[in-house]
Amino acid sequence: MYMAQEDVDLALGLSVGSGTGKPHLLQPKEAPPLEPSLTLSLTIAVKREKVEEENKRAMIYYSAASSAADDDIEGCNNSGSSRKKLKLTKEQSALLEGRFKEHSTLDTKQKTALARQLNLRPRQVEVWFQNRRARTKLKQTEVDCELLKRCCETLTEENRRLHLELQQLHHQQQRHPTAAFFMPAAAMLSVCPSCNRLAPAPPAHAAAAADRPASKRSASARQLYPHKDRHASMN
DNA sequence: ACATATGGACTGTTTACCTCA
DNA sequence: TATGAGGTAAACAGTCCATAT
Repeated sequence: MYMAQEDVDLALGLSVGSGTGKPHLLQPKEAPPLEPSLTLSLTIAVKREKVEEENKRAMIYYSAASSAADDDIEGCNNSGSSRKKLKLTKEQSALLEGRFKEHSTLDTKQKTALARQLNLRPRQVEVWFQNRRARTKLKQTEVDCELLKRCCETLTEENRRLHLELQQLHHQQQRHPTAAFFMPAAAMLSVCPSCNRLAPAPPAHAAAAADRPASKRSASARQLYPHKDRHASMN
């Protein structure tokens, strides 16, 4: 662990004694659960505040104990010694979240300043940001996955519908081979692959114009294929 | 009491950058 | 000047595990 003593002092605003014994660990107490009853809620809110205040103090002791423990096991893996775990207060979490919203990474100066502001070690701030990035990414992957799943379902359904429509057309053509048929409604529409919106099939001149750069396109062609240039650049 | 979820902390790997021979 | 080796720091992926629910 690269944690220096000044980091501890920085975090605590005091010096940790250099004795061999670890400081007494003040474990945070569990806050009472919120009651649905309105009459009780105020009392409980007050209790919760008290408990949080206690937790805050416990955290400071905890920090010191943790740092001392870190020093003890420096250079060793932590097998055998139980891993200490910090519980961030609401204020600390809120500040970290706020900073993360602004920027998901921190440079060394920002990290140190934020750690000082939070009464945490820079390493703890660093780890928090690492975990936050990892978990944000995971959440985003889940969202993307769900989106793709729904997109796939929609396309499958659309495919099934078009197959059915095609079948019906074949049947009609077999029954009346010489008759001329109108194009099905779906064939008269085109889908913009970027915004996924249906647009009426453009007249031939507009479609040709859509292949020209945006600056040389007519207003109608631009309206029909608003994302044409983006598509080209993506390919 | 137990199962599960959450999130702080860790290890190992990759990548970018710098220095130096 | 260009280049490869070695060192360093930061980010990331994967995991552990204490704690909360």
